[in-house]
Amino acid sequence: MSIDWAKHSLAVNQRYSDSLSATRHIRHVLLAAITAGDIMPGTRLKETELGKQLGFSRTPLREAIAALKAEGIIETGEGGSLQVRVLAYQDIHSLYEMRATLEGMAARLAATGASPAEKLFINEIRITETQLINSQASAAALAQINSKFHHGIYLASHNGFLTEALDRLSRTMVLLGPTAYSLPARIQEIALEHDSINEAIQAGYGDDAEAAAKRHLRNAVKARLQIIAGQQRGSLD
Amino acid sequence: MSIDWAKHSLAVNQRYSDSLSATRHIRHVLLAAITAGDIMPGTRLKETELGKQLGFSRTPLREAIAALKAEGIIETGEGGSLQVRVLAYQDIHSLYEMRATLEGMAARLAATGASPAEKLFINEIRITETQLINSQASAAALAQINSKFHHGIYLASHNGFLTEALDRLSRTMVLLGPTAYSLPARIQEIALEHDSINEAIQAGYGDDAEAAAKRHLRNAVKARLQIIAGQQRGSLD
DNA sequence: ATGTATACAATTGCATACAACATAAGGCTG
DNA sequence: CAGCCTTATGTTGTATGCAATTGTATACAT
Repeated sequence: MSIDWAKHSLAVNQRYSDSLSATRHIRHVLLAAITAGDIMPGTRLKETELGKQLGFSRTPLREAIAALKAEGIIETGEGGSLQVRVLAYQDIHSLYEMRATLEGMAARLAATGASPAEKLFINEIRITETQLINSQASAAALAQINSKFHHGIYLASHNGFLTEALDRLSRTMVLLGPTAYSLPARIQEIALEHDSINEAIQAGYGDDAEAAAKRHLRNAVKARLQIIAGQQRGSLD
Repeated sequence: MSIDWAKHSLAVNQRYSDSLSATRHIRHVLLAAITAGDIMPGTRLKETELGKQLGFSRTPLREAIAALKAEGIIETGEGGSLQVRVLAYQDIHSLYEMRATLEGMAARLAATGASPAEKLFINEIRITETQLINSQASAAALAQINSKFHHGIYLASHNGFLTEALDRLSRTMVLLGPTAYSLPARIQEIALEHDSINEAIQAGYGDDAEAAAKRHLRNAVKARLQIIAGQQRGSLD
């Protein structure tokens, strides 16, 4: 059973209009495949096999893998074999703890330092999200607009390192599996929590924005644990 | 004029007893050279030249560079040429803003969650630091014990992602040049600030530890600006 | 029957070779 | 003499091939 690489490859080429080096192309395709759940954590990756399937030689493939290893998405198991990183249970808490702090920081900075245009932009994303929820949009569509909302706040913080760190955390989070939008009950809660964050940012209340963002993340980890409990199967070990 | 790669190479081999793959070895050597100031930000790196000097082929070299690019230490200039990342003035503030938040978080977690052994360990580092300062140790030695103190707190946070993020920030900070230990007046201040952080951690006061760490970083950025002002020369552009 | 040792297969790590591209210099033309 | 085009050189990107290490299977001994 093989993976539909062409789909991810096409998606990447659409975004970047074919103008990526093989190394960067492969990096994005691998990330897309992992995000889509086509490659699960723990899956062993064989360079020769991947190279043949993707249509590239091992050299750019290895460079892409080197970058993903530096990001903690791929790890070398015992004996140097490659595999998608498997997060431990404790890692979930650590990840959300980090995100709570950084999202809180971003929300505070956005509230106190974002330009009027940026605040309007964030507000519009929030409005679009409400419309999507009311029109019963798909979980994928909701996850995408959610991503836009958060990313808009990152950028409005005017701190490149913060934005990068949060993006990196988001990429790591795909290793946890499906998003919280698979829980219908959570969708309405998310909308409310986004509202409090947005309102605090629009009003320029840094303390409130930080607190709202932290509350949002605390609830998110609760929802995540619920999803994981539902997925619970016997370990293969 | 060439760089003394043998020195850095030896230091790396000492730490890891020769058992590193070429890729990882090169990565550490390059980081050491940048940290030592042997390669300044903006320096163009040529693969063939570096490979010949280090005694490795371009393949592992490129993999090491791919990892450093993913970390933001090396960037590709126009035309695909490689160079050590040059930080903008605004980046300094962003970097310290991030560190203040993350160090504050680490100090809080260390105060509330570190084991007794970890707290003792941190305290001992603090004592050693005092002795070094009193014995007029070199700036390099002080920078090293300072690094140990902070790193001890990172680890005591019991959050791997936080530790990693702070380590990454530290690696990025070497792009800013010499440490604050080149300012004699700052050394005593650092000792006092470390003391307040340490005391709050030992006492288990999370709020105090976070506040002390943030104060420490606010003062650090002030010192950093002073150093940069002292280095101010005519621009080369 | 189980544990161990040895041989073989497969995969990763590294080096070399080639191709494509950007850059800079030099000559030619207006 | 200036500007542009051409060419030559150097650097990055990619492919292939080889060596070394690791995992695995089979056979043998206890």
